[in-house]
Amino acid sequence: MSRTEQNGTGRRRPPTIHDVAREAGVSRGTVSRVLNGGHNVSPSALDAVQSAIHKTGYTVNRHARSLITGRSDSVAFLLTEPQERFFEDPNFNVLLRGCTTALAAHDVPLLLMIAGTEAERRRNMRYIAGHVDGVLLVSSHSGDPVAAQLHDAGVPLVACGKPPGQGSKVSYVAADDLGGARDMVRYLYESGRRRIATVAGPLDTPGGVERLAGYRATLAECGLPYDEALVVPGDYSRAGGEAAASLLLERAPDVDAVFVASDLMAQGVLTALEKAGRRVPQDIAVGGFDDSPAALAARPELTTVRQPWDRISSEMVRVLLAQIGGEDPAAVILPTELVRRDSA
Amino acid sequence: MSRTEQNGTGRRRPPTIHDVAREAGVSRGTVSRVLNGGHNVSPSALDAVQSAIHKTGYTVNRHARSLITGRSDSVAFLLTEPQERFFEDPNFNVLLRGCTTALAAHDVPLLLMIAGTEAERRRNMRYIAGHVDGVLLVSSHSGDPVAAQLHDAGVPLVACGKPPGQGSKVSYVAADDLGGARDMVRYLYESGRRRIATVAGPLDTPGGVERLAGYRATLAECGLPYDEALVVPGDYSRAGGEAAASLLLERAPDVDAVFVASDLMAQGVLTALEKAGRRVPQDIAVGGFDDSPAALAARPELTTVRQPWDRISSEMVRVLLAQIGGEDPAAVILPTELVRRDSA
DNA sequence: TTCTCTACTGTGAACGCTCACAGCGTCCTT
DNA sequence: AAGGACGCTGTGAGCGTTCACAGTAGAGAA
Repeated sequence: MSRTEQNGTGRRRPPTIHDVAREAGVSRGTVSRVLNGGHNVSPSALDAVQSAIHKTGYTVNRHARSLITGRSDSVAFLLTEPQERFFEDPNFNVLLRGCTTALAAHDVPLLLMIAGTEAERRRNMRYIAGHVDGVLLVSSHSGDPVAAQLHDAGVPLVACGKPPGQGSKVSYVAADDLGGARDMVRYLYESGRRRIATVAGPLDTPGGVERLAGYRATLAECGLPYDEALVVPGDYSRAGGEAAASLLLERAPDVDAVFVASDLMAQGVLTALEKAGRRVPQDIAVGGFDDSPAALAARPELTTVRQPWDRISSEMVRVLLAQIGGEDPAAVILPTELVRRDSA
Repeated sequence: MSRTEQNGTGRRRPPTIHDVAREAGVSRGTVSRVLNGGHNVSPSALDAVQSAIHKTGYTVNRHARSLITGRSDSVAFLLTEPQERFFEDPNFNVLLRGCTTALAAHDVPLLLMIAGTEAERRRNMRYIAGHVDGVLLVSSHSGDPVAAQLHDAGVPLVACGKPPGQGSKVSYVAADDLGGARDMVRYLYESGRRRIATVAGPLDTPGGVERLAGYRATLAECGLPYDEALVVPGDYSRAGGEAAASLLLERAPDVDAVFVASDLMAQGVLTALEKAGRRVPQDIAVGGFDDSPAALAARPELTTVRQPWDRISSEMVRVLLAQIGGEDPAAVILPTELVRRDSA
């Protein structure tokens, strides 16, 4: 049985560009041109090819295309987190979902890669070079060499949040952490609070650093002293927030407000405060950061700073695709928004 | 400048199987055999090839391989949810992460696809056939035709949870919803509760149906009457749980326990109970389902039924890969575990 | 008319791999 | 001693595309 007759029984061979060409009465070349923008194709040929594509149910074989173009038309979403943190963090969902759908609109599939361990990191790096056109990088700790490695390998790359110590070489998209922290601290001040503490994020993450800087700067602007006893570092986890708040109450029982660098930690803070018998917001105001679902789950509901996650993801995709298309790296900083609820 | 000399400046051409063959002093065929299991290769040749691979830093070009084998050595994680539900749901994270790492161990990349809208669904279906070796399907509503379509298209497939109305044709991995519900209801009964209500999951999802069935069966086993007033359907969302609990309190103010079909809904139930001035667990015991992070975030912390998400994901991957390898579809049901905390 | 330019079209040669096949020796069987 | 059988090896073909090139026809300019 000849190949072209192989229908009926058995797995039907998917139609190729040849089949379309034959059906349309043109050559492979013309079909290929139609597939790639339709330039230099006569209207009649274009028509014939398009209906032939429709009739045969043709889909390009991306492997064959990639083999010759060297592109894969796919990008990786690379998560490098030693901790389970990002998976506990609801923000992550929104980011991942946003990136996936934004990419889907461009017909670019997303490969999810997780590099928790060193072995996974190596495996992923090996895969990325040559199999993926670009990388959406979600990483944070400054010890993480992955951004530098990717950049050195010449892989188009955009990070979520400013990668520490990368100068202006690598693209990133971030929320205005500093501005958001400033808004929150100013809001606490304007509500009459004068002993404003903070549970900071990890100081090896840009978000942690920037939000702390915003806190400190705003204190100065408001004429409040900077008291080291009021600054407790956290790790973005619920448990970490609870521990930090206990420590804080011990060190400075007179605090009347606390700006917490993430909603998840703020939940922990709320728990500690409840255990200590402090009323929120009457005794102590609590301000979070992120406006994640955790903010609504908290009791009382959290006053927080909204990160524009949907815009962050769509901007990451936009910048990455532009870069794959040859444009220069870019940094995008998106504004945050103060969301008032019940905790402050 | 000849191609092979193209080093130094510019983007270096990645090494091919030819380079490795030359380096090792063997033919392409031998290198290929080493790459694919090393059968029928002499020890000395194997050695030479392996060190040549190491020396050149060679990685197979999967596009070239896929072009000829017809396989892509990748699988899709397909999420078909009209709602944002699964992304609000922390379980989803665990599942996705588990699948990703389990696949990574087999060197199989995971493509994340989300089919919220009909257009997305079509796009994804078109992509899947021919570009992916199998599909991990996370879908739930019985109206969803995607499982049947994929099955008809001959795409290896394993669903998370029993796909409604598919007979035994499609593989799935699920927690023992019925047994879990039974454990919880029996536990409530044995703690002395006699007016046990339930906030069910959506009844067009297998989980919703099974948990309700478990509730009902256990009531019978315990000699308790089945009272329709005590059964309120929910939608797996926090808000839905809150609404359901309000309705329940109105319809049956004398309930002393409620089995809620998800932790997220249980959070909502807790909120409603708090607003109504009922103490948990003194006045009303609340039992959840999932043991998601929400269970720990809830106040009081939820007594719940743990779904073995890590095992679910690893089993899904195992079954899918087996099926891609030619084995028959399989159904796997994994045991749950009762987790006692403060709410019951 | 003739020439050039442009728009369109078809063709061969890759891309890097796997697969089937054929050609070796070497060892075991008869 | 001849005949497999087997382990190992190299070679050619081809997977479905894109790309560069060459060629054709028609329009406009000289």
